[in-house]
Amino acid sequence: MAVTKKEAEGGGEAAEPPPPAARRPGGRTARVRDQVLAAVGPLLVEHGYDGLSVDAVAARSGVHRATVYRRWRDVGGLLADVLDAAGADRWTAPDTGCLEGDLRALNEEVQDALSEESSLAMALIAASFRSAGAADALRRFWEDRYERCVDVVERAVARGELTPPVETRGLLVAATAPLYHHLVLLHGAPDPALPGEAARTAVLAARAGAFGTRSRPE
Amino acid sequence: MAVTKKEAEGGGEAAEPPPPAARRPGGRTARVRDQVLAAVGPLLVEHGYDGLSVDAVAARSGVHRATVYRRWRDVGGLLADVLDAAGADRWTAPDTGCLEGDLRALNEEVQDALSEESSLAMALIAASFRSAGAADALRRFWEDRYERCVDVVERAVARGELTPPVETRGLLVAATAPLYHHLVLLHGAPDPALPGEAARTAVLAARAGAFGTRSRPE
DNA sequence: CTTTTACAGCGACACCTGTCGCGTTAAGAT
DNA sequence: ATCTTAACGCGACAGGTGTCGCTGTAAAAG
Repeated sequence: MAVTKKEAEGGGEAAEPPPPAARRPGGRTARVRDQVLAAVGPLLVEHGYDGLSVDAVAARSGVHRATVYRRWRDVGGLLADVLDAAGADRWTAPDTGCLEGDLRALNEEVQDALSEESSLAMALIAASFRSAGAADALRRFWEDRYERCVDVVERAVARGELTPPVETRGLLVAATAPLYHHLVLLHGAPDPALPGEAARTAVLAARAGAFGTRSRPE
Repeated sequence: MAVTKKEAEGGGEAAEPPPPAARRPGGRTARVRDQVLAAVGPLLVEHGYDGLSVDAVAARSGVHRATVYRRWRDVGGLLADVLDAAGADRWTAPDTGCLEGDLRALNEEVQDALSEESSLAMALIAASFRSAGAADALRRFWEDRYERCVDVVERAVARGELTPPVETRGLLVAATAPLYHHLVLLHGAPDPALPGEAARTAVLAARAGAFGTRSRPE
């Protein structure tokens, strides 16, 4: 039981050392997982996050309700597993040739992802308030993205746009946070100008010496 | 019915022009509202947002379930009305003597409000994903706060810390957004240094010419 | 090819959500 | 003081949520 819970929270399929040789991830179990995860996406786009119930997922996937509850615990757990399954992609940060361009492109991606009807990202954020599994998945996802975005800052340093040391995480948060604030917290409509403005602001702050850099006199 | 819905979304007690002379906000109706709203707070701190059900509120207040559903529609509507009832306070922005200090003080207030156990603010944000009433109340609340914070920027301009024109809203968002990003979206633990860092970053960006100001050479 | 047992199927359950129609009460207007 | 009707009380309802104990099946170990 505790094992089942752990598996659901992890959401994945690999790395289970606790029982010496117990888990059984092959054949039917894997097939069930595929069926269930395949049902989540379509249901999300058809009925939105509020229409996404464990019952509906179970019915569409042909898997029993109790099985879904046992393995995924709640809707948040389902979304988390979908994210993990799809998040193992090879996304890389944009490379436009200058720091501000990279950050703006990043912000435009964020705005697109959050603005689309029945967005997986938005659903996960909503679920993260009620589901520990979704909250964890979200945290992992963002941590992963920040990790991959160090390139953006390193390239800027290499070009001489910034002088080290740069607190990468702080810069990235400053650049993207206004978007989340507008789209997620204020539930505002997407604003085409916002990605550029937020990127510009973050670059100005960075060049003025925020994030641990020394100001680079012109 | 449409009237009931409107009333619930507005959440308040005044200004109903549609029916010439119909509404009936006195006596019993007002008493019911008081009883219900008085039950929300304690239930929120005792059981948290997830434990806050319409049924529980109805039971504690001694008002019938159906009445609560009719007037407030859902938990989000209840929280929205609590906010409206309490939000008519005379909050004013902090005045510490310098822009960065004001913004830091503002951020510390935000961090405190969002960090407390069973925070009303956090509950409202969570509810805003499932309840139009909560989303509206949240938007109105923030709009009101931004309105009251223009003083901070005006004082900074008067002191010569900034040169007009200043896009006030953009500056305030830049200063506070990283906090929301950390506390609300990443569900992170409160970080005592973050309010100051975010304030400092926003001030640096402002003085570097973001938000429509011209850079003020030293 | 057997045995073990992890995992799925199944139905029951207690509870919360949200809506409905009907009868009752009491604001507010005459 | 009386009438009208907005708003509440009441119980029923059709869902969804999450858990439980049991039985059945098929991975994985021998």
